[in-house]
Amino acid sequence: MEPRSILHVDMDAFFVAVELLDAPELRGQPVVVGGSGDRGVVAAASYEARSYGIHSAMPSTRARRLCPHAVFLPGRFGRYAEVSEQVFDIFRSFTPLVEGISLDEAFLDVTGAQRLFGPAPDIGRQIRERTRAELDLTCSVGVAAVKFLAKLASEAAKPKASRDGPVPGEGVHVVEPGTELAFLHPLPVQALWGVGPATLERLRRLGVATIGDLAAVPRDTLVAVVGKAHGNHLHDLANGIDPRDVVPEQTVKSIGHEETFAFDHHEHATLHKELVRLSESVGQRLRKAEVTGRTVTIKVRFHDFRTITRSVTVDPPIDAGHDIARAAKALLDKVDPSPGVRLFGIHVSNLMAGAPRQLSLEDAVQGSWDDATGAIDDIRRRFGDAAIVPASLAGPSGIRVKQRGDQQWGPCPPLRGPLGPGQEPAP
DNA sequence: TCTGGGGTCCTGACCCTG
DNA sequence: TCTGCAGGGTCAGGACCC
Repeated sequence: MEPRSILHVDMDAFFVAVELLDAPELRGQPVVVGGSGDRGVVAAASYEARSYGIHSAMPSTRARRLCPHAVFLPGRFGRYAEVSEQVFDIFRSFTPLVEGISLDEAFLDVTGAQRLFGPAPDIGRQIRERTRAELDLTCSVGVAAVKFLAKLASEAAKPKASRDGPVPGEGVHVVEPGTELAFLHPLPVQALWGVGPATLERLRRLGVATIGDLAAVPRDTLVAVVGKAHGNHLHDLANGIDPRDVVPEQTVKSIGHEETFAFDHHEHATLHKELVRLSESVGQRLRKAEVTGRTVTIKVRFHDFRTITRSVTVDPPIDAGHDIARAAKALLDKVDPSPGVRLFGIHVSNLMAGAPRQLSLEDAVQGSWDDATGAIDDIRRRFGDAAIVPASLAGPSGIRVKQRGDQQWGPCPPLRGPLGPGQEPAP
């Protein structure tokens, strides 16, 4: 079998780079994109900001302390998605085998594209040249025969932050056949996809620090320490084995929304409003994706960060906001919110495409909800999300159905001090 | 020094059924 | 009818990714 040529393309500080397209006067400055409130986190930082130790997923409050003069921007998910489409169009002009990992990252299988565009490293360079020329954006490219090595190679090709400012990267890094283990084994074990804080701690107890150390651990030992699936997977990766294909079309397995509140909620009444709002938006996305789901899960994170999930499986599968809300409400009613709820989420899983909906007796009495939800979706498409909302959300407060990308990186800055138990934010 | 949001996958406990 | 077992579904939680 012909060896494959996989590219991993990763846009450099993508969200920040898009902001700089629209505000070029910020170039060269420390720029941070993310949630700006007390409970927000950093989504992306310019290499200038990274020189101060700021990195993604860091609490915004800490980022502010590290670099008070940085420019903090709230983030515009829709705009990033728009530019991401243009970036992916460039990727797809080289090969249809493009697997998106996120808005700014993708695997490309260019095995068959080399006849047309030249060797894989050349394709990587062409992609870099085109994203720069057509979109004024830079990216880093890793080239290897398997996915995870291509991913690690793109990391090696990236610019680096230093005390003296950004240091340009190699741009394209190639892991030549036969050099895989020499590239891989000196890297720290946490560089592997699948080694997070918990696994790292377990491996550390085994005396494993590098991927080379990991490769020397017997498979059975690894399985005993981190579990069957994870152990086998890590053992393969440490030895350069990764049979996963580039899969252009991934089927969605669950759809959900969750939200961290600027203030903790202590009462069912206010949480129910959030529940209806989140259910509406999840339903809207299910219908847009033309799927229905059977399992409704609520997620509650308390003041002390203790997190619980409660789920229920319903039949027939559902896609309407009021059905999701009904199932979620039954679950929420069994949870005591009095300690203070900082996050609430609703997810629908067990998805099936276009599964037939069976009307319940209640629905039949009220008329077909399919017709109603379809009409609601139409109205929102034409007049905006605030045009039509469930009765429990209607009123002067103007709460609208949550959209994906709203409050992506934490709640907006609080307008006043924290609330005590029994108090709820006024509308 | 406090920890977002949208996902996927895995594991273990428990229950039901044959 | 009871017991033991295997397998599947459900539920809850954890870990990880970007």
